[in-house]
Amino acid sequence: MTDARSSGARELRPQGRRTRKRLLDAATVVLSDKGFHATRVDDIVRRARTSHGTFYLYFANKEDLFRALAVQCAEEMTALAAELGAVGPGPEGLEELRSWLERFLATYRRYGPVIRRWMEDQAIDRSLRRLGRQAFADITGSLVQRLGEGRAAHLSNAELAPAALLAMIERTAYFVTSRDLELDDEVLLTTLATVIHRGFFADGAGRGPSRVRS
Amino acid sequence: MTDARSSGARELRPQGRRTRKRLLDAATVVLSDKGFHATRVDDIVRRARTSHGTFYLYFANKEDLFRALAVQCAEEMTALAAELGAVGPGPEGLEELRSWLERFLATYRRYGPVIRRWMEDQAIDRSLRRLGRQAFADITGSLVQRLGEGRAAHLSNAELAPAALLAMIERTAYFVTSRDLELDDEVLLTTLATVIHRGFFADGAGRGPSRVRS
Amino acid sequence: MTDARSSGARELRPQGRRTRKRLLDAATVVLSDKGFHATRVDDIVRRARTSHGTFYLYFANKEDLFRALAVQCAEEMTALAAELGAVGPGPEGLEELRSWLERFLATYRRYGPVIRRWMEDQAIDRSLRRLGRQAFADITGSLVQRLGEGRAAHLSNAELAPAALLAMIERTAYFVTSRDLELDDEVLLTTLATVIHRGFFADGAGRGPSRVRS
Amino acid sequence: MTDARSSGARELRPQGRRTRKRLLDAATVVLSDKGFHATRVDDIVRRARTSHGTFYLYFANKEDLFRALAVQCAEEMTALAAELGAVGPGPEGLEELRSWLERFLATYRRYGPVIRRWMEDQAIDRSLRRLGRQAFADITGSLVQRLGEGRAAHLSNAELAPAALLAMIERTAYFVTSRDLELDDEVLLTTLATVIHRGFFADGAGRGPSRVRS
DNA sequence: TATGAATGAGTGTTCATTCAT
DNA sequence: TATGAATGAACACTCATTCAT
Repeated sequence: MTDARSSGARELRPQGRRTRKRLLDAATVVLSDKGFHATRVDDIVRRARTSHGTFYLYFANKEDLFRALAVQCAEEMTALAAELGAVGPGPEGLEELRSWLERFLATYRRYGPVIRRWMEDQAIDRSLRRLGRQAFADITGSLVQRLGEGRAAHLSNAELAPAALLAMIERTAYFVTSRDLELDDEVLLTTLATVIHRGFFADGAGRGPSRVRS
Repeated sequence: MTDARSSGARELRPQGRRTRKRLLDAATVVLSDKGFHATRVDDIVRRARTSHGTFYLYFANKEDLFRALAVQCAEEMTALAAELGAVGPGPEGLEELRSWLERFLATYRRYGPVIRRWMEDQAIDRSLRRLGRQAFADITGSLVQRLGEGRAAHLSNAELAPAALLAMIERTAYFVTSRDLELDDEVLLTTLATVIHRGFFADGAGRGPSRVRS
Repeated sequence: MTDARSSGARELRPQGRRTRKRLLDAATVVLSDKGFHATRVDDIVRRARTSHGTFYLYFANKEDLFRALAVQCAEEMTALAAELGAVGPGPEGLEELRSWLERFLATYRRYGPVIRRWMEDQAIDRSLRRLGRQAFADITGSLVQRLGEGRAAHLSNAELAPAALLAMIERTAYFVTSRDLELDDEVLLTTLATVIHRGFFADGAGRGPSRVRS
Repeated sequence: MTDARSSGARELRPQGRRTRKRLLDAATVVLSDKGFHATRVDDIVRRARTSHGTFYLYFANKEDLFRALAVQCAEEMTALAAELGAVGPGPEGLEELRSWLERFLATYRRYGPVIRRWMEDQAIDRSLRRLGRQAFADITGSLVQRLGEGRAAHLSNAELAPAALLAMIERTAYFVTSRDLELDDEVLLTTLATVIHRGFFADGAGRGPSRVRS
């Protein structure tokens, strides 16, 4: 047995690692399909073509599997945060923003349910919450810095603006991925980049560059 | 059994109306406290000082009570949507926006869980979803119109921008109400109004008016 | 729902009290039949002709039901302890002992599994253990007192002797009730009373009275 | 698969014998620690630093390992039974009893859980039960014989008295080993020997010799 | 001989909903 | 109109045992 007290505890051999990954992948899919609360362990193991027993060989419980997913997500998010370059008022700034948003969207596509759970649920355990806040802080931190560079003097509160910004990005990503809104990525990215560029970053007179293509 | 097939079906006498309201109010509180998924029928009836049997006298099921709440919320939201006046590029526009956001926040305080459920959950029934989309559409519709008036030519997609905007508003309201972010309403409203005014509405040269006070 | 956090928590109406009693009675029987570890909630509810849901209406969990039984048992045991009168060296002493043992046996017949769990299991929660020790202490306390009166000077350790005595009584009762030994109560009671009378109580010369009848 | 149908079936090479012993020793420890019902195969193999697969190479199942332990225990018990010499009414008799009890206690320390399972559990298989009864009979048989020699005429039932006696010894040993009672072996052995000597063996007038030292 | 991985029947518990009074 | 009691399908999790290497 040697049950999995914590998700990363045991050293695994190749086969074990494969099975664990199968479970994580299956969970990713099922979570995207049905959302966190409607996801059953049974759904996951069926999709991973394995058994309940096996599930608990790799994860202490449902929450633990979720935590493992959250850790992955947090890592990618933190990496992503570091990638946002300077966002100047000109078209290069807009483009920088846009390409960053594109990568954000890709990550969101994979980890949507995890991210949403971070942002939504009140019944979430401490460590998970911390994890989410950290990823959140990493990203807003990057945004704060970039905003600071742009001397966006109209943003008085250093915390709120990036939070609002991230909220907008996250929700919009959600709308697109959940198909509530029917539009392709191009339009989304361009519009979002423009709005953000104008609303949060660009300062001063010249506004022409922010005009959109598509 | 005389069970309540649908929430609004039966004509109620004064006492019945009172009991029904007690249940709705209790639900509002419990939902805010524990969130949708953690809310049990038992929590609601206990807080309403009534019984399970009584609950099902007024609502066909848990979802039905939620629907009743959603109807109330949708009505208020629709009314709210109609209240947004013209948002010009000047300081009056900013102020108009700000005061509207203030009323939105008040509504959000009461109906947060309902609104969030509209925006989040995939396991939600058709009619409820429709209701949410209608309220959503009403508001974005108003925003669209106001944006149109402002000739915000940089917003190419007529649907996306208001959606993103609403998303930002909703999430930010959530942050404030859930105390994830510690800031008072003043700061929130001012910053949000400014960002929106600049990012979505104002067009052209003059930017001075959007500068923030607090 | 109003789930039963603790066994005695809720005020029950007649019907509820009846059902609760049915469950306790059923549990008593099943426990006697299969022993603690082999007893399933399902066994209990089936015998009580009720459902799993109902079980958890009256008891927080399996252990809680067991605790309720233990409380009953402890009460009877404490009462029993108080009933043991003076045990003189003569035949009246022997008879006193015998009739007390008879009552002990009756109680044991009903609560055997509870008592055994007290004496056996290492995986038992604190409060239950305390309860068992208290009942145990009450009885050995009575025995200690009676032993003291008899000036059984050969018993050096005040704690050990009554413990050993109680152990013998308990185990012997177990043998009889579990039919490992085939003998009727008469023989058991007489022999046990005699052995105890001689071994623990009587002091001095005259031994004749302790001779057995059956 | 070459699985072990019965514990003693296969001829083992030195390494195999070593592994098997490691498992038995580990089981002894774990059983003492957690008791029979709480002991998991996993606990045993982990302590024996081996694997589940290996466990089933040497034992057909959990019960089979337990049976192996029981066999060992039964052998020692039978040997022990044969060692009890004549128990006269004088101080030599008392001493004989005492030293025998000392050896019993030592055995109990090692095989407590096995012995307890014999005496307790209703969910026990036939062969195991037989084994236990045999060991039990061996010991009570010795006691019977010694009692007979002492012409303890007050003990009418030939079976009951030794059973009660053994029960007392076993339980008391349990109390000491499980630390429910805090006392050292000296006191235990002396008191127990005295009580037994008086209650079961000695007959006639002279009682002085049974008086205790410690 | 050894092992880590896999299995799945079994069990306790929850909770929306219905029933009887 | 009100209520406490009853229900049972659903679900998470355990663990002895078997399999593949």
